[in-house]
Amino acid sequence: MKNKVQRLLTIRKIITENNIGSQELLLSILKDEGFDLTQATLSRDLKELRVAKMADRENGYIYTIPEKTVPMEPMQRGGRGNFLADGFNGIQFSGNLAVVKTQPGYANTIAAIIDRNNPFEIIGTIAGDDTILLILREGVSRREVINSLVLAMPNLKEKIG
Amino acid sequence: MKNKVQRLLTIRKIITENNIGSQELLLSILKDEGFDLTQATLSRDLKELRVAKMADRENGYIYTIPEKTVPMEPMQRGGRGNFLADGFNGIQFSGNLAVVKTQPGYANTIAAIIDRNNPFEIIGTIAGDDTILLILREGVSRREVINSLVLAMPNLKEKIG
DNA sequence: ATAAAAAGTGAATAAATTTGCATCAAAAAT
DNA sequence: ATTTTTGATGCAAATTTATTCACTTTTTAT
Repeated sequence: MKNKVQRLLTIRKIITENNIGSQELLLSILKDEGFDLTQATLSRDLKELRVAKMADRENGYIYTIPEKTVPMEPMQRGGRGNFLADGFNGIQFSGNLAVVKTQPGYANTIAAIIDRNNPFEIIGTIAGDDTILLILREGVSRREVINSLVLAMPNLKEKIG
Repeated sequence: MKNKVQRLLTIRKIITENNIGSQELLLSILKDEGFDLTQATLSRDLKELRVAKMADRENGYIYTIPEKTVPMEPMQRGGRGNFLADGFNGIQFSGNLAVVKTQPGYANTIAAIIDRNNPFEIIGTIAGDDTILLILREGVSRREVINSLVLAMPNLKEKIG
């Protein structure tokens, strides 16, 4: 339990499955799960994940991940996000472009998952049958792009993390 | 004088129409609009409205109202120009590329319109389902590209001009 | 391989937000 | 017509969250 992406995924999971009211509480849960970090880092993580704090129903506050897209299939663990990672065959970079190779027929669905996650690092995708072109935001690093893909499809971590 | 309900409505309006990063900023705007209150009261108001604070796209934080799902503006009657421009959702640039986001299914038609106009600034387009990739001529400015799109679809002017 | 740049982090601190307590005003009750 | 209750609010303290600084590690460029 030591890399950042894994930590971010865990944070998202904890937040969606529990009612977390403060960073301090979240921090202690993370510690229990074996992550070693400080509140400062957690604050940065929440910022990166764009987690929001809002009032709960009747007194108290909770952290939430605002859904800004129309509900589709939930893609949390066991969902399509994981499954789809199986169709993912590789990624290569060139300048501000990345090319994702997929198994035949998977490109569109995987691209849709990426789009739905709307990662800051990727300003657009174009999918064919077994290839996706990612147009990257200027100035983002390859590592950041990969992290954003893993965030969209957790199981990708085993393949490229 | 201004009652609480009116204040809450104003707060919601300000938040949805601006990028408010702190209660202090919001407070000063409210003061400008004639509301007299303290930050403590504002905090309680935001709690009541269930306003959330989350990281902004770039840097910093903004207050949002979670059910901020942007319902697409209903299509207005008019000519075909309107029709096409309505499928246009936005454009972003990265290097010598531009990515146009469209409503699902619109990409090919809009790309065809662009191609038919054969703008000097755009040396080619590739369309998926809801995304168009524009490959730009070396040295052209983003403004020039936008202008060429408006030329192809006059009603776009209202959206991005 | 080495240098340079970027990303990640903790400790301490600053900034921002929430809340306990007291007060005041308006509504409800007696 | 008083008294009681309730809701709204300010003030200041408490709590929570964000950021600055310094440093280390990782990535990228030369």
